[in-house]
Amino acid sequence: MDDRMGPAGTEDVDADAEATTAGPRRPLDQMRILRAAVEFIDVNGLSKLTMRRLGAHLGVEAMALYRYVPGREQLLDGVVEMVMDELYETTNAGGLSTSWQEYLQMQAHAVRTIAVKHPRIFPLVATRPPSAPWLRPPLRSLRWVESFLQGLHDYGFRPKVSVAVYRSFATFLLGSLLLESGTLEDLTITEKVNLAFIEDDDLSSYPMISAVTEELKDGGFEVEFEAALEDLIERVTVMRS
Amino acid sequence: MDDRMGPAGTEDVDADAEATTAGPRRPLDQMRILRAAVEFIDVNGLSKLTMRRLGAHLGVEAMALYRYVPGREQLLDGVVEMVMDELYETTNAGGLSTSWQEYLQMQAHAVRTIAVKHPRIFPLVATRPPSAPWLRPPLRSLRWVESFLQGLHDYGFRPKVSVAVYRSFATFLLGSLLLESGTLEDLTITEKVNLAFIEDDDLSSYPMISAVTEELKDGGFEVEFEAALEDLIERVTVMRS
DNA sequence: CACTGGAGTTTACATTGTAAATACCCATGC
DNA sequence: GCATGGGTATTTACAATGTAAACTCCAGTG
Repeated sequence: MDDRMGPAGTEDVDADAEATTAGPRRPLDQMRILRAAVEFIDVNGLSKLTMRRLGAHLGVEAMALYRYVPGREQLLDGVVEMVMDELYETTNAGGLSTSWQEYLQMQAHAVRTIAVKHPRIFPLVATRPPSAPWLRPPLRSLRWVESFLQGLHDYGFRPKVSVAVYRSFATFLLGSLLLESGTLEDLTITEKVNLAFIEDDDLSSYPMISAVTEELKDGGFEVEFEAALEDLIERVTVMRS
Repeated sequence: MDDRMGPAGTEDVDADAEATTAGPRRPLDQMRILRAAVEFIDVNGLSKLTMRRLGAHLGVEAMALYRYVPGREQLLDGVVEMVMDELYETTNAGGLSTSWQEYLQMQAHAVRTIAVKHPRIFPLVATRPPSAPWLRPPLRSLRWVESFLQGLHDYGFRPKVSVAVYRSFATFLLGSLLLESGTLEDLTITEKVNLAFIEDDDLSSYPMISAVTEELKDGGFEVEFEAALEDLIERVTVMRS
């Protein structure tokens, strides 16, 4: 991926059609590997992803992957980048906005879509060490940041304000979506119960919590997200002054 | 940690004085192990923490740890809990507040203090699967949540509002602090450079970014944190209505 | 045909988490 | 004194992992 590629490579047509039961043995390539990794984590969770298993998933021995990927850590970086590129596509597909408010809304929803679609991957997106110190998670793509800043510029934001907005925006998305994806993941699996060590959730000794258990349980993430987003936009309005 | 303990146990005096070069061989216990783990991660990073190395750090073989801790995963849960207990102490030490605004400020700053003190651990705090679905990171302690809700109650918040505030508060802290701690970690080490794969940060093709590199670099986390906090409080004011 | 270079495999090894068996030690029975 | 026993730490062992190095296989070129 040194040579950045749009949707053009050795395989434009026939996208996403490799099954676990190997097809006619198309030769490996980086994209195939990354896509397989994304899919694998989505299904089995990050902790189950090993080079050997990913290899098997692609009908190949583990070591074959190393010709296309420097190592596991970098593979994970690639996964993050891959997922965020999904975002980039979503975003640009969404038609033009008529106001900066709409623009921010669209961007926020696009990121949330990703987070909801890949709850097992999103924590990775959020915690991987940033490749540049000012590339704040979850917005890790230079291309994305560039286009975002451009967008703000087009709506008349001055550079300094744009940066501030970018920061608030990133913080907001990170907080909301990391929480939501964490919960989503939970619902899916429940891999290994950690109770009984350190934490015996005996609510009886926590009266305030018991009193509102119902409200606490209820996800309501979407509502909360929208509310916080509205609020952020409000805040940006002030920044613009 | 089933029997929760304040500062009282086999060792009240002489706190934190175990060096790598074993002392007179005090017998192991869970607290010692957890504290050692926290310290170890602070210094060497999570990825370097192995049972063997932690053992060595305590002057003991790896397997000795298993008498006090079920396994590595649970050890990490314990680390999180340990760090968050630090928060609990900080918070209660801080004297009483005279308004709910002050109260929220104090809590927020307490959490931030932790995040800044343990940047390598905070991502763990943020991403570990929650032991209860409504225990939102980074506020993972039942005790803490209970006391927080109690606090709000004392300032006249109605239950439903308290829950909403708790959520917004958690989201805000998670976003801000995860970003900040991520950056802090970066400055400390730089363990393994991931450049040259997927990401050759050649700014020349990103004009908007280049134009504001300076502003982007500059941390300014504290300022941003305070601003966002003010804003949250503003928002809570509205919620209270 | 021999040959060369790339794609995938085999083999190998150090490191990890952890189970099971063992050795150690100190306090109590006589 | 010595046996004994219960808890604490060590030893040994093993399967799983990431990855280096050598190897096999084969298509395409001279």
